[in-house]
Amino acid sequence: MKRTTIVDVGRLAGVSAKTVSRVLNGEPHVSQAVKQRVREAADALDYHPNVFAQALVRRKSNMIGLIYENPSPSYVVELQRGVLDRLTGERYQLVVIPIRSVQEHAGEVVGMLRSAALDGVVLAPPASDNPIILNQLKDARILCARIAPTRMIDAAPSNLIDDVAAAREIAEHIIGLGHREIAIIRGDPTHASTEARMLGYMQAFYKAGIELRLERIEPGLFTFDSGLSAARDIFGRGDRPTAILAQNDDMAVGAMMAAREFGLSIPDDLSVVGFDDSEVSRITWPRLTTVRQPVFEMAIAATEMLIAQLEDRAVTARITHPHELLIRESAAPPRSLE
Amino acid sequence: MKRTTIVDVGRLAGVSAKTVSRVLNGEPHVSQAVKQRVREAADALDYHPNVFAQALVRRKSNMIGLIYENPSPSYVVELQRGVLDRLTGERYQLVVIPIRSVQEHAGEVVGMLRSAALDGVVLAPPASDNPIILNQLKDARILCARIAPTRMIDAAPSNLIDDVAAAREIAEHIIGLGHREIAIIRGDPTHASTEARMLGYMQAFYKAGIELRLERIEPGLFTFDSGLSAARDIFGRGDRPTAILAQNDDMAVGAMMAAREFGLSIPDDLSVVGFDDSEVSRITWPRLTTVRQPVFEMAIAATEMLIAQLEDRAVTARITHPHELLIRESAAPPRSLE
DNA sequence: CGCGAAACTGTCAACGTTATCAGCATATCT
DNA sequence: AGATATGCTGATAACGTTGACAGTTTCGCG
Repeated sequence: MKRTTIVDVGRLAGVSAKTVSRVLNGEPHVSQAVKQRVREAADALDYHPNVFAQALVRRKSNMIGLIYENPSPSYVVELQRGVLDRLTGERYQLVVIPIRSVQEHAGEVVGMLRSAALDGVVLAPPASDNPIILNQLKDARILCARIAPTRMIDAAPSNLIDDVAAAREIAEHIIGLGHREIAIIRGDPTHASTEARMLGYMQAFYKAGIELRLERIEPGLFTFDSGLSAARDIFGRGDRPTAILAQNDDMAVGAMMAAREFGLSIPDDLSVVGFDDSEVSRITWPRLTTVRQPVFEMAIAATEMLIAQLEDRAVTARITHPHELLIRESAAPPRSLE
Repeated sequence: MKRTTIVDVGRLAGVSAKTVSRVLNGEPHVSQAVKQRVREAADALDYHPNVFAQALVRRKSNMIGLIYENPSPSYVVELQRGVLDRLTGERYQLVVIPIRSVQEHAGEVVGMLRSAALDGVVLAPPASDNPIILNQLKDARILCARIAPTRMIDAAPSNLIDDVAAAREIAEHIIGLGHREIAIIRGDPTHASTEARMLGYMQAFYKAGIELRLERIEPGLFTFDSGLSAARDIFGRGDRPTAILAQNDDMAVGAMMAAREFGLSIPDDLSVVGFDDSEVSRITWPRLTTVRQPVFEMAIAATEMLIAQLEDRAVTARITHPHELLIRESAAPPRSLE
């Protein structure tokens, strides 16, 4: 069985292959009558251009990639939803490149991208912050747009939120409620925003004159399970805090689960806050006080930046997206103040 | 700037392009010495084959698609995770095809796939059940493997669970706890498993001699919000049930949220059960009694079936995956029996 | 009416790879 | 020894499309 080619369409319409190509690609210098005939012939033959022949001769694949390392399911879904949303109606395809550990395999990533012949990639954390990947992309001339990088902001188009300010604001909210004994569950140490959020918390503590003790800082990995076990460790020790700042919502929800295991009611015995405003923050009870990070919008904007580069349009180099403190039911004044 | 081609590698190694091709594709009839020289030359030049030229001449793209319609985020994540998991180490790329409404755009789907030049697709519900898509795929000679179809099981390789039995079992569990006043929140009517689960519930009701009243069946869409508003409707009416069977976990969690709005405590005032064992069922409190559907494993198996077809290996035509009733804390005997 | 410019259309050669076939050398069998 | 198979290698022609260029027609304007 032979595929129908552009030559077949041309034969049926009585024109050359080149003319068919011109019509189908919307190039000028084709008469209306010919346009019409070619369109009809293409429809009649149910012609679909061969994207590989196009890619070969145009040296452009029309495929873009999304690189992430699975931190939290809701984050990934939002991310991908944003990219796909911007891509509908465009001629680009999304290829998903799963990376187990960006940290460990940074050197191999660009090789994979080159093999996949992508025109460009949207980099989500932690790849968006990885200097090795950024440099290799530049060398391989693969375009990129970044989501939530914290370093080398001007190395490639970036979509940011002010992680430090957002973290400071939510910490100030907790302090404002009267909490002084506050534990922190950190995110994945390979994500740079972990440090940025840490810094924001510390600024708030410093301003309020609260000492942050080292044993109040618990490591985590941005997953529900890591939040659960971090909180268990916190509660297992004698000196129980009245509030927990978790660096994302999944870990905060894990901490809430641990609180129930220890018979602590939220927010009466313990306040818990998260970060991201991911779906889980809205479906648990009590609903989670958190900071909204507009992941969906950032993904759309990053994809737009990438497309703009691919089509040689002017590119916005940096967008700082607004964050927003969302006060819900998981945080309240500590019992001692009631 | 010119790309390094297979000819360049051949020149450096002192052999023909064809021989380089033979070495790189692991074909026989090449001497060890030549193999060695070619490998070194390819490394030295940092050669990556042009996948489009390969695809053009081989008439194979090495790209497969995943088609879903976004019902529940956790379901989609599991699905995609499964496909990617099976694909690691293979030479296939995953292209994500987002479809707004399979029901409405069934006719356009295959056109999109042909344009994308995919070798095959993994079909998730509701596309896996759509006869238009199935037929057009066959006409276009695009291979496929299906996840959770309910009709035309033998039309293409399928990964199933026994939806009817699973639904019956969870309904029997609720009935066994003593519930008689039971409401149902249905799933998206365009997904065939909605009907299958309905049937399972009804079998259990029939066996127990319980009459199912029409006003106890509430429509839903497999989303948290649809579950929330369905449950609000249920509670808003005078005649309140003691248990709710939701056709997936997201809707069940929505129903739990509505219950709290109405001051109902779970499971004391109301039992709620879901379906799927998605992540949300484990992170809410009380944790959701549900039926585990092994989505991840089904996605892996479907991808395996697709790869087997692509490589002309023997294909398992059908796998029925085990389901499992998971009894957690969201269902208990009704208060009247305590 | 003549002439340059613009509009339209076609020809040919790439793009980078692999399939096909042919050629030669060496090994194996009668 | 001659015939036959087998291992290794290269030349050539596709795969389906578009870029570069050239040729022809039509149009506008003095």
